[in-house]
Amino acid sequence: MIETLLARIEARDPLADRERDALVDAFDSPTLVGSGRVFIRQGQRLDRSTLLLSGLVGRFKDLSRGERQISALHIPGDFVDLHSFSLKALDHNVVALAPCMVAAIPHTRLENLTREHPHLTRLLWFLTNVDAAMHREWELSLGRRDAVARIAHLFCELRARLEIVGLVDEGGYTLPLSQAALAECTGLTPVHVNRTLKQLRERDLVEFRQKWVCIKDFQGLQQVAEFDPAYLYLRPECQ
Amino acid sequence: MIETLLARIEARDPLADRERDALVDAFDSPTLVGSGRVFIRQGQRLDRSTLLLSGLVGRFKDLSRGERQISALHIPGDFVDLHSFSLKALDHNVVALAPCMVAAIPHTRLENLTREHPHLTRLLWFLTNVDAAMHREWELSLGRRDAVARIAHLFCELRARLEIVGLVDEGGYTLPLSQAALAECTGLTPVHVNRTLKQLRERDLVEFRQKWVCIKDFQGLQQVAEFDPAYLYLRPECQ
DNA sequence: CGAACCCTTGAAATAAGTCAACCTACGTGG
DNA sequence: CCACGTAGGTTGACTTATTTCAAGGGTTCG
Repeated sequence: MIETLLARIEARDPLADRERDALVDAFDSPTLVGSGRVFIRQGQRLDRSTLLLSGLVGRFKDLSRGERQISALHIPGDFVDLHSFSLKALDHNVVALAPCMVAAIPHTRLENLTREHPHLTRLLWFLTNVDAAMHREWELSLGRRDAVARIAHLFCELRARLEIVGLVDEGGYTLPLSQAALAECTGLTPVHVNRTLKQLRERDLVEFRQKWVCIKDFQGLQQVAEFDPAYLYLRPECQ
Repeated sequence: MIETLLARIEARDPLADRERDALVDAFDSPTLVGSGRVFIRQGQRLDRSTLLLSGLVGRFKDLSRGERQISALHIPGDFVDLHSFSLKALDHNVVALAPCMVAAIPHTRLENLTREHPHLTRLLWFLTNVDAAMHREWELSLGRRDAVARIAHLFCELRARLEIVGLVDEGGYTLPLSQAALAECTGLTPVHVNRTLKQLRERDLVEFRQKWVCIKDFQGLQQVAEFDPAYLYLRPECQ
């Protein structure tokens, strides 16, 4: 499943064989993280970065009242904390929202990669920049979209991201999130998420039931969300 | 004023003379950008990155109704779009919120730097990662803090950032933002920003008048905002 | 079978938005 | 030097989106 990562990188810019090999060889063997486990804690010093192979991961911060804000979701093929390579201690927590397979790459090996493979380094850097672009789109959602558009936008984003890793079937996809977790992504309360999902259902745009997102009218959904996938940098058009 | 950038980088990790020289030499000579000018447009292909020497810059996205969300503010010593080096076309606009001096570094020269100076490259990468950390904190604000805490937090963040570049006097600082622009940062309406500022004033926490932020009670303000500067990575404690 | 968790819905409360008026400061041009 | 226009700040009254509180219903799993 490291192939997913390679495919993503190479969609941007092809790798030389030696770059590809160096990257693949740098990973430790995969391990399992149980659902619900907060496997990286804010402030904790890290010496490796984690690639998600399967499952779903969330990064979150919280306030003293206990309210959580999920700042990013990660799907298979995503680095969950490539930025910990330069930050060392993270400003947020990382939780497995479903059972996850992950593979770690020690920072010492990443450092070797940066020394020997500047082109590969730029592509890893690119990945963290795409991450930041998603944060910006979420800021726009949280700051300016209403509840319906916010949730619609999230469903569109996930569809676009999951599609390129082959995890979209019949226009729908598995999303192992509770409504409470959806609320933590969108800055809403669980109750309001529930009512908003009802609206989206009644408007025949999407249904979300039993961890399955069934998109009824993708175009309509995009329109409501004002979704434009450019910020995901999935196409190599502008390298 | 490139010294500010160097100081920031070296607060994290000292540079060798040749790294410092290579970086400094890569910049073109400074130019002026007029206040209010949107000097980088979403989607536009870029071939250089911009360092802010003086003034104030905002990065924003907007929705069709014309509502803007500012996703980041930049102060002197910040790269405004170092991420354009790998993204090439940006997902957001960049506006000068005050008259600004900027210095550009062409991407071709950045590419040379990455080839010859892996350690410097990691530090530039670090800068973009700090940028992303600020986005995450803003997501937390937009998603979970109420209006008072949101504005208080922004004032705390700017104080912390401006302090290390020597732009805080007597506990206060210049902030050339209108209330409308503040609203664009915080996801609020201008009217509500106005009322919220009044509250902060009445609670003797901060005053914001005539582009001057006068912090009356920094501790109280931090408390209201739940501000913890760790996410700014200003101290080298965890390298 | 029961417990835990999650989803659903209603009614009431509240934070923030909207609309509109008025005020102030500032700069420009007559 | 005043007159005017513009942009930004302030306030009030009213509306609305979202939250809160609370209760009830459905699933799943040990």
